[in-house]
Amino acid sequence: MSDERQSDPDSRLSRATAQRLSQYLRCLGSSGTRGSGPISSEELALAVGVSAAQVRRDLAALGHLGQRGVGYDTPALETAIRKTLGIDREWRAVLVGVGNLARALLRYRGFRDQGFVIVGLFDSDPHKVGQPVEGLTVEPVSAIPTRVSTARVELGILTVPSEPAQSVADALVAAGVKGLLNFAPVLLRTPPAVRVVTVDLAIQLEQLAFLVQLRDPPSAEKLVPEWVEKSPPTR
Amino acid sequence: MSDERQSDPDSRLSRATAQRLSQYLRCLGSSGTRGSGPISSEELALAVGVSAAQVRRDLAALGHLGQRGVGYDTPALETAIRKTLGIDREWRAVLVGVGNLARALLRYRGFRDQGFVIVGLFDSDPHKVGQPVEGLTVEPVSAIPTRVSTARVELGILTVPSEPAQSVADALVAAGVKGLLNFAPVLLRTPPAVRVVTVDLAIQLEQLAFLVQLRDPPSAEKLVPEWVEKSPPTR
DNA sequence: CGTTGTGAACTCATTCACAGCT
DNA sequence: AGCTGTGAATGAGTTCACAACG
Repeated sequence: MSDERQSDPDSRLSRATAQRLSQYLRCLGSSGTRGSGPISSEELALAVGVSAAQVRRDLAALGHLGQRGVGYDTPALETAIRKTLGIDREWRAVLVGVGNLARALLRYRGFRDQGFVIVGLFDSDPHKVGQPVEGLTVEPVSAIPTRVSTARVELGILTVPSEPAQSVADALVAAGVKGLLNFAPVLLRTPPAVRVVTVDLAIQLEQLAFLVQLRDPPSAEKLVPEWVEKSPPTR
Repeated sequence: MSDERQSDPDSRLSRATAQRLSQYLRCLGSSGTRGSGPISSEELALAVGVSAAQVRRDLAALGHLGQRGVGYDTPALETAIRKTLGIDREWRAVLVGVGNLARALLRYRGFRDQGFVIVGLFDSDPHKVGQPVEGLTVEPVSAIPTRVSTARVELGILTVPSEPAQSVADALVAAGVKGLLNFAPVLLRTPPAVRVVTVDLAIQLEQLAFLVQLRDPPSAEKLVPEWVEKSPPTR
């Protein structure tokens, strides 16, 4: 019963794999496909839109938590994924740039549900400083260093325009955050130890346009290649 | 090979490649690294954060638009990327679910700059219907069919909660949109001809946590509090 | 010169197919 | 029976290295 082996869940997971783990987690959480019993790779695959083999490969990397002939125990799987992703604990974050996007993120239930807590709001606009937003009070950017260190903040979320993004990032890094979620369409320069995830919304829309345009050739009827989207093995 | 049809830029671009093309485009647009002359693969690589070989491979797929010993002509490159991505024209979109995220997207300059125009806003909340938002008036979801067809809308943006997401998607698809940008954390079921790009913000944060946690080993709690050696999180 | 374009090698990711367990 | 885990095969994507060219 000593599961010594699983103490090494092989940290070398690709980012794509980690993303899928998040998706599996979402399926487990939502009552959607669940009958509260064990879940099979087939079911998860269908729910997330990947192949069953992919699911098994992904989950096998977390240790032996499936039971042959039965499937994966739902609570155990959830725990294992949480642990692997590092979200089996609370993460404190601050948000810089209090616009509509910031408000949307603050309201977003998915963050708090997964253990992310936003403990500080900052903006350079003096008119916004002091305002209450979703239970927090907007502080000036000059307050970042003390706030980040005293509250032991590890993550910074940037919802500022492109121009100030780099300097805000610098300030957050100097204050000691270990990761940045960046919504500005720029490449942030940070020390290698600081991890950055950038979400560029315009690029996503451009992707969509590209995919649609691929289907409807601009003028001449050009055949659509086979690759298209990673369509689930729709039966 | 001399007389390559530039109208055949080999549509078989991977999605990752298309994303990078968007990024290159951004660099060309912003005055950042430009001296208005030709730009080299090295410069683009540095600005976007990929290798120079990657840039060359990506751009070679669009046709021969580099000049050896010189680099890529900036305006020609911009035109070629735009055409390949299908954003050399206007795209009309509607937005369903008028919350903070929707407001943020409406204000986002990057959309209109790239030729995306939001021509309709819809919400199921009777209190929001009729309200003016960023120059548009919120309409009821029941108005989707007529609006989408009369305005020849091709794209739908979903900023609704998870629960109504599928039914809203169905309505948009029935009305004739060809692509969906989905911000709800669910897998949308659509006919294969309809393209879907999903942006799950919670997953992005989870990715960040994963990356950060990868750097700082989970440190079993039975371990002596000899905490870190790099950056002191404690003051 | 300097820089592109590209075969070839290489690494990473996914699927196949089936042995092995319950 | 059913389903997982995994070696082997396949495929996709990236880097190397250099010939080709202005």
